[in-house]
Amino acid sequence: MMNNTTPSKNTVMRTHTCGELTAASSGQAVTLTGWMDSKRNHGGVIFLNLRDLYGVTQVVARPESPVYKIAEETKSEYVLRVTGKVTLRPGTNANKNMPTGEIEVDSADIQVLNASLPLPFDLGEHAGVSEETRLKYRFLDLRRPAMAKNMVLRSRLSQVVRNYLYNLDFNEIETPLLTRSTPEGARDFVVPSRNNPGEFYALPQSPQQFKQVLMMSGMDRYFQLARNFRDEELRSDRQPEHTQIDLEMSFVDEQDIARVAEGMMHEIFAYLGEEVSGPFPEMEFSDVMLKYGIDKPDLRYGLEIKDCSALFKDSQFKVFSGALAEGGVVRAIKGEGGAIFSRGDMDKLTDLVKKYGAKGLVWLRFKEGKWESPTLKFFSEAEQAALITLLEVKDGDAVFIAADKPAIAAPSLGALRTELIARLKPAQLKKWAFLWVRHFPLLEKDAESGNWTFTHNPFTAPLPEEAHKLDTDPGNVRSCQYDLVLNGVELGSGSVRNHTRAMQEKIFALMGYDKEQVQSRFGMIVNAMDYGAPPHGGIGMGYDRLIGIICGTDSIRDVIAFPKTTSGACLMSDAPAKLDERQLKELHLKIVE
RNA sequence: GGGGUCGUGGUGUAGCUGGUUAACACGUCGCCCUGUCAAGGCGAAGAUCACGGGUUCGAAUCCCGCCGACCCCGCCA
Repeated sequence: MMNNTTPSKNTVMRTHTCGELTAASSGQAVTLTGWMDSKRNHGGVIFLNLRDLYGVTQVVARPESPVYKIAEETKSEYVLRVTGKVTLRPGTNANKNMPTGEIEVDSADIQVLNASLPLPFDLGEHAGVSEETRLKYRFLDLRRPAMAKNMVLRSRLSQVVRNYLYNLDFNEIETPLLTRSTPEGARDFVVPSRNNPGEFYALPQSPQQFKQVLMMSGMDRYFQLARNFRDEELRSDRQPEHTQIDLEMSFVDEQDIARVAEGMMHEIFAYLGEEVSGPFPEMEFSDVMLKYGIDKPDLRYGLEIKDCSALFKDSQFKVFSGALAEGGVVRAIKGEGGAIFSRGDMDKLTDLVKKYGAKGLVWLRFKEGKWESPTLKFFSEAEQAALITLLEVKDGDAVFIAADKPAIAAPSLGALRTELIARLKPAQLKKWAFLWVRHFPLLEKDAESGNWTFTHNPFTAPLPEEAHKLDTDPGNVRSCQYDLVLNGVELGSGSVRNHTRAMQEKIFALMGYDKEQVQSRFGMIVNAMDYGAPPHGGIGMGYDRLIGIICGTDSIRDVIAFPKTTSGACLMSDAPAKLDERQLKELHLKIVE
């Protein structure tokens, strides 16, 4: 069998994979390897489904054959090597649901390459298994075809991304994983330095500073499928380490970068057989917040939030007049078909907005041409009619109104909009809704310190035409910051960066850093700006989230081979774990309980 | 840091207004079965009800604590 001169999926151990034999292979002698997926023993003929990464092929063992006894003894997940002849399934026995369903392998030899204990859980697609069990036995979870498919697709798409960027003259350059801690922003994972007692490296939250320095090094175009680390609380879309398609370009503006990102999405979706092309729609951050109450709206659906402050300016309703008197707003959203919501449903929706700080939620149902609501008595005839016009209310709809400060009304209604979409399941306007959200505020007041702080990243440049306001009105300076949103998920975030030391120091100064602090924390990048730093910008896109959307999962754990639990543990390897005394001593560490 | 859901044979669930044999499905084991493909039939084994306290004559069930998984708020440049 030592006949392989060219590497291929076929090896000395197998001639084919379990996914490739068809009627055309009929009559061929083949050897397959794989796992015993399922067995149907009829007391005479035995059918085995042999599975590998590529598919499933039915193997037949007949009572008169010497392999019969071995076939009888094989159990789930035994590793087998089967030699036999490809035959067409007789009569009406072809299985149209299987790619290999027209044929079977009539086995002449079956070797058991390894046995398996009974499984801790069923690998079949119909089996329900808890997340905890799956993560503990991740090596088995990954054998399930749905998970295996996610892993393979993820790998293929990274190849698509690489090819696309190489063709645009991007260079893949690795930036360090052992870097220095920066106290602002997310918490760092730190690594003690044995050679430097009391000193620590930090794992990077992103390659941000290094990739900018690469531009200053004249590398022109950089990319990396970079691993980022953040020691923060986890969610279904957040892991302590995640992968980002990170890129940076010299001599570009916002639109240049957007075109590169759009082209990448085009390539990725073309691989999936989907048509997606740029330029994607763009919206101002402030408009997005007003219309959707969230900076990553799911534009597969309409459901816009409408401002009703003017409509209710003379309202007798204290909830409205009170909010308006305090500089607040009154905003409404229509739930098409929402009149089916019971009082209990309305209570649940009210609880939802309360999580975002809202004091309550006013709701009205519109049935048979009439409003019904516990607060209807506070609405004048004119207001009732105006509401119908403004929101284009039809029979069977419901309207929800929030009256509060904009900073509370927006996220409350934004969350409500998401919930209304989940509950009312309106028709999708499109399958893939991309959106650029542009011109975020450059700075915002830090809630604790009262200082100005960056909204996204301290290296983002202000819009050139607004930079002069940094001295007089810094809160109203917009930035060259743009987020790419897909189906309500923040896929990526990028900006044109500051490339002069003067501008960078000015922004740091607004954030309360003096020159010494800037030098000690960001010396690397500001020093490089002194020596001919080119204008540059870039974007980082969450690869796990992108693959998650494509694979149709709500949890990025399903597209990461070995993810952590919500508490940051790996149930399979049992990380994190304590160090022993010798290690602690060597690292100059002492654990204080 | 806060809120919520959950934890019952190997797996997934039921039971949980306290009451004596903890139910069901899948899996496992045994027997039967020669064209199945989520094979089928008959039978069997398998559970200190996550853990630790408490209330009670009696706790899977009620109370407190604790551990773990998941979801959300805060947080996440």
